Amino acid sequence: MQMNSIDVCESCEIHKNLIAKAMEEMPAEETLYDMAELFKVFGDTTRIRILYALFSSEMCVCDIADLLNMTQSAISHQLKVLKQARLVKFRKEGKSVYYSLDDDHIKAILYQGISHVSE
Amino acid sequence: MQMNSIDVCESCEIHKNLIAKAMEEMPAEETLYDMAELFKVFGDTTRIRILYALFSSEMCVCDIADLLNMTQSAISHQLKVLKQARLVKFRKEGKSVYYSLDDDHIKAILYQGISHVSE
DNA sequence: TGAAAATATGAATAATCGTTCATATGTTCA
DNA sequence: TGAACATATGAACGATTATTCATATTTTCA
Repeated sequence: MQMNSIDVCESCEIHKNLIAKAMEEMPAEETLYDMAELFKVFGDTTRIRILYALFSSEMCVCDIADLLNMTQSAISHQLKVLKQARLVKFRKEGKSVYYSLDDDHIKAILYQGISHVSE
Repeated sequence: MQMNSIDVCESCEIHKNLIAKAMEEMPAEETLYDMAELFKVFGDTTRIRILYALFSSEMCVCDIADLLNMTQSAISHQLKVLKQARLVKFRKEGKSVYYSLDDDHIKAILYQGISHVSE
């Protein structure tokens, strides 16, 4: 049988009220999109490592590049992603740009992640 | 100047102790990988919607497909991803397979996400 | 047993993503 | 001003990924 989104199985007929209830609690499309975008940012080891690097203190771009043993360009690209997601903020001082975590919220999300994987 | 991971800028020389401290607190490579894999799973609207669908109660595959207005195949593929990440569990009953959230940990992670995006 | 139902899966395709390379921008200092 | 430093950025490439389509698997029931 070719199951698609128009035809509905017998179980679905039975569970229609259940589906209706779940539909009500579903967040708005925009919220879902924003959430996915946020988690996508956490879904890369380089970006997670950058965030961990900034746990203890702010760092300039080349500090991070040195710490993670990666090119300045790669780090700069990822910092842009983190900046757009409002996960890091920055201040300029002379030639350097110092990045830091935007708020403690980020730590909370990372801790949730680490506690899930370490079981 | 061509900045790479071997040459180090002057700031890095100055901040060497800072880098050393950050290096100590960096989680193990495997942990970082697992965390990225976990967040990657949350980084897709379809999967987030599936998880929300399962908030209120367990559902069979065609319930979810109907609710999200997507093909059974697409949902099945994503359920596999969620299963591998241990975010959902399932029980078989007759022809149907009922999926549910694996633990309340998942809700906590989603709530963190939703509270970050809604500011 | 055989057909229909519910789900799973493999291959293919289009889209997205992370890094690299080259280069541009902005700042300091002699 | 000009050279060196620190960072940012655009294009390109390979790798990964979500969905679709076709089909396989498993279960029920007549």
